[in-house]
Amino acid sequence: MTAGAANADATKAGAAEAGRDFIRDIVQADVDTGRVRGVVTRFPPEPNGFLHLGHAKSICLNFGVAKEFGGRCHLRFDDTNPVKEEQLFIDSIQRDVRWLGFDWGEHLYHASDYFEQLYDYAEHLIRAGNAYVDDTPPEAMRAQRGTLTEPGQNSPFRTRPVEESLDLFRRMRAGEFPNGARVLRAKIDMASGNMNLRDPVLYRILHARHPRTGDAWAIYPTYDFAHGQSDAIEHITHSICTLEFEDHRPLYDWLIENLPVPSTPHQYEFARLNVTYTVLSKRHLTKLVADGLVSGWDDPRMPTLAGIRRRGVPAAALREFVARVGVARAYSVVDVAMFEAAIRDTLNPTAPRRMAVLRPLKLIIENYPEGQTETLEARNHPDNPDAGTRPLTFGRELYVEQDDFMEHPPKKFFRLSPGKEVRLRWGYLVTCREVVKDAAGTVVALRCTYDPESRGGNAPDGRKVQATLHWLAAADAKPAEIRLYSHLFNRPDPGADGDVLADLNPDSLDVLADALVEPALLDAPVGEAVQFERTGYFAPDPDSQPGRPVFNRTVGLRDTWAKVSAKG
RNA sequence: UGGGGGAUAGUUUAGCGGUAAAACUCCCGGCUCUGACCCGGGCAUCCUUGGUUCGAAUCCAGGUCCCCCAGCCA
Repeated sequence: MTAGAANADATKAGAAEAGRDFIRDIVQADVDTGRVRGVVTRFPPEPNGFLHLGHAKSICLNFGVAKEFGGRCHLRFDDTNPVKEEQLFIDSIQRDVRWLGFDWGEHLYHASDYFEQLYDYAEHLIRAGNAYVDDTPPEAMRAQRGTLTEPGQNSPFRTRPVEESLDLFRRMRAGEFPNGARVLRAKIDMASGNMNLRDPVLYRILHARHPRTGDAWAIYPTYDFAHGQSDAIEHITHSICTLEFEDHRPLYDWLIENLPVPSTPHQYEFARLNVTYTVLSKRHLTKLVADGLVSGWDDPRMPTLAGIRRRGVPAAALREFVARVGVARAYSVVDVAMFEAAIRDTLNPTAPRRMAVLRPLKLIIENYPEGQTETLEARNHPDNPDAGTRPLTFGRELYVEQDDFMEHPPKKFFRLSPGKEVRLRWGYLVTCREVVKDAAGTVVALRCTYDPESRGGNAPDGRKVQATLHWLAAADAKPAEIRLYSHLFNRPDPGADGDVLADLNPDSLDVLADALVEPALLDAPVGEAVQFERTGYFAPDPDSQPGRPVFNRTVGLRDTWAKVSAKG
């Protein structure tokens, strides 16, 4: 029985319907056959970095499936490695999951909540002869493990008596040995073709302070030992993870079978998300932050949820993107254009329209009375009258976009050029009469005339113009800083040649310090995107100061002219 | 014959024996007070070879290519 409405707020018809991929097919079958009573999933991040686009896919999948099947999804921190994990990340992860639109209710857990239970399970394994304490040093252990094509060798400690292992394991816990001195290993099969079954390490000695358990422990369970058992303790029915854990599944199942756990969860794997011009590995993202190559985890160019949010992308757009991408088992790299399309499609129906001039060019209307201004009315949304209107000041001195003027225009250039008439949106038709240049020959202003009969934007004689330009009256244009972003990397597959940082795009940030915006934009709420007509979607940045707003370009509008002009 | 997994338009997916569908991208055109939105149209040797079948992307057999695994990371 599916609810099938998890992404009901997806904005575009034709979007992938929630509920049809191989994971959901499995869950459906398990529900139909009664293998499970209720559906319980979990999102299990390790708190060693910020959540990113890839996690969004996992979050939407895990929380989405749970919701659709009337079950629940736990948020569980996989905090088994205190040397890498921090409270900062624990906090940011919760904020980001909530922002994405999901709620774990009372079900917030940590693998560290189960340390005592996991320890008992470990002793159980030892007593059953299924695990042993190994004193082999790391390098020697690596040599004994064999290679992909050659079997490994049994450790000399593999036959250690149960009582001795038990005693040693207890003393490991008591902190009697230094880091790396011994480990607890499962006794499975050193000749297995699956490396994960060659007596995997279950516990290692780590004299490290844990964000939650402090100094209570000197030993910590590995991912393999903690994850499945945590799933079992929480009665997770479907433990969904990415493809690289596929060959851990036999170990996952082995542990579940050999331990007196309260339930038998199953693991399913799907292909992780990859996006062109983007890097989604914690290692690389951490490096970008640590080396100061971006302003922080929430730099709007970062693929982190914090960065995406700051850039102005609504959570609904992210959910829509994930839904469009789908879930499968084949390795894939999604075109970042698909993400941008989802953002536009989400924002277009609702984002209020405003005008902003990114690179101002003065325009003087010669036949407009000096010192006079008037108020015009502009619609806030072209397709939605309910969005209302706002007043716009018109006057003799205006600003238009530098890109909207060419002294020697190519054939298909519809905008302003000497002698050409265009419309100023919601204003008047104006004709360029004269180009004013400075000593260096740079165009500094345009002298134009306007048609007083065209108030509102149309001439009584019905004549047409090819272009409508956005503009601002000098009298009330407000200064603003506008930050334009492009891909952080300059090739679709950063790092393909080995060095990710070498592929950083040096021009990913373009700060326009002298932009102008409508007065109505001065009190725009941070993070809420508006459309600057003809240029894109923008959102106020937290760096904004009173009287000095800062806007981030969330995503540009589709720009057909740019393609035409590029072709020459 | 180390183990595990995957191949459907440029990209991501659907298709589950009945004659390839959608979204994104790209190209052509229409509409337009945003060159936006919107609306038409175009873009597939279903990895390959053979087999089963009236009929195969779907089933079978062989081959090819790609991805993951040798942390006391997750």
